[in-house]
Amino acid sequence: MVVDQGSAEHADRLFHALADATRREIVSLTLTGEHSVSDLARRFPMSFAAVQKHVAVLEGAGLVTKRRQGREQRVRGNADALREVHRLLDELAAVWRGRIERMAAILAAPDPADDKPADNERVDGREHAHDRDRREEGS
Amino acid sequence: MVVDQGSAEHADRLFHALADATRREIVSLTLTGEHSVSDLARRFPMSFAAVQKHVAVLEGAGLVTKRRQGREQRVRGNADALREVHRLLDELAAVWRGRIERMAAILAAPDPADDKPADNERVDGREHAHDRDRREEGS
DNA sequence: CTAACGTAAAACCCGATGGTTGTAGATCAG
DNA sequence: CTGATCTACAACCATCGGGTTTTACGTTAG
Repeated sequence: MVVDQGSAEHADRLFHALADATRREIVSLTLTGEHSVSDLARRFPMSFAAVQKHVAVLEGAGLVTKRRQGREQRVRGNADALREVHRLLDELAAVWRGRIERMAAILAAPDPADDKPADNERVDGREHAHDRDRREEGS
Repeated sequence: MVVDQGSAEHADRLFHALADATRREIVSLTLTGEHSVSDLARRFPMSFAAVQKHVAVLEGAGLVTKRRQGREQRVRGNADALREVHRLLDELAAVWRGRIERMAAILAAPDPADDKPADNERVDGREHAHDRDRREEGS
């Protein structure tokens, strides 16, 4: 079951959403308190629609939520999502800390035939190369 | 204009580099042990050049380093960069954790050098730049 | 020397992103 | 009702990102 590629996509969305200074600032602002979208838009040197898109990206990643109040849409940061990113980083670091076989499962490896490197180091990847496309470099 | 585009760009690069499952796996692999680029390339269902680009992105973000050994280029993960991401997240979360006025001061102050918050825990002595970019404030 | 390997870099494709403007629907103020 | 605001959404454009292939170069092996 390829370790649930959904979680990989979720991680992609989280990190991608954070890979923009404007969006990080929006997260910071909305963690402090609720702000309407137009309120946020006034703070940034770009159009309302642009900020709207940024909020949509953040919402898609679960980093903020919107709740309607009258004609305003108030944006609120989601601290749990930040904790989730923390956890993802810890998973990455766990490998380096020494839990290699555990990470192989946790990491969103798109490889079904992933081998568990019981060896101390130097995981040799050739033996499972049969599963993926074997490209011959004849030229 | 944007005061700290340097650190913002660095954060952009870090998060962007992590916003890809292949790259996260490369980080994981190279934190475990050194691998040559072609070694890594054999593990992923894509061309060598594609993996090479991924490694370049990671290197640009400081998440891995390369050291040449003969004709091979060995890639090694950099755990410090992961800690840096951790710290960036903590900065974001610090707002929500209750230092709202503190963040407001940081956001508003052009010179945050005078006051330092008692840093919570394992903030290793890496250079910190938590002055956010100041854009124009609406009213 | 010659062949194979590992790497680098260029040229190219195509979909995604980030920005713009414009239009339209709701909602609140007078 | 009329007008101002807030929001949503579509169309459009430029650039970037991730992938491919191809070519070239340095290094190791035979």
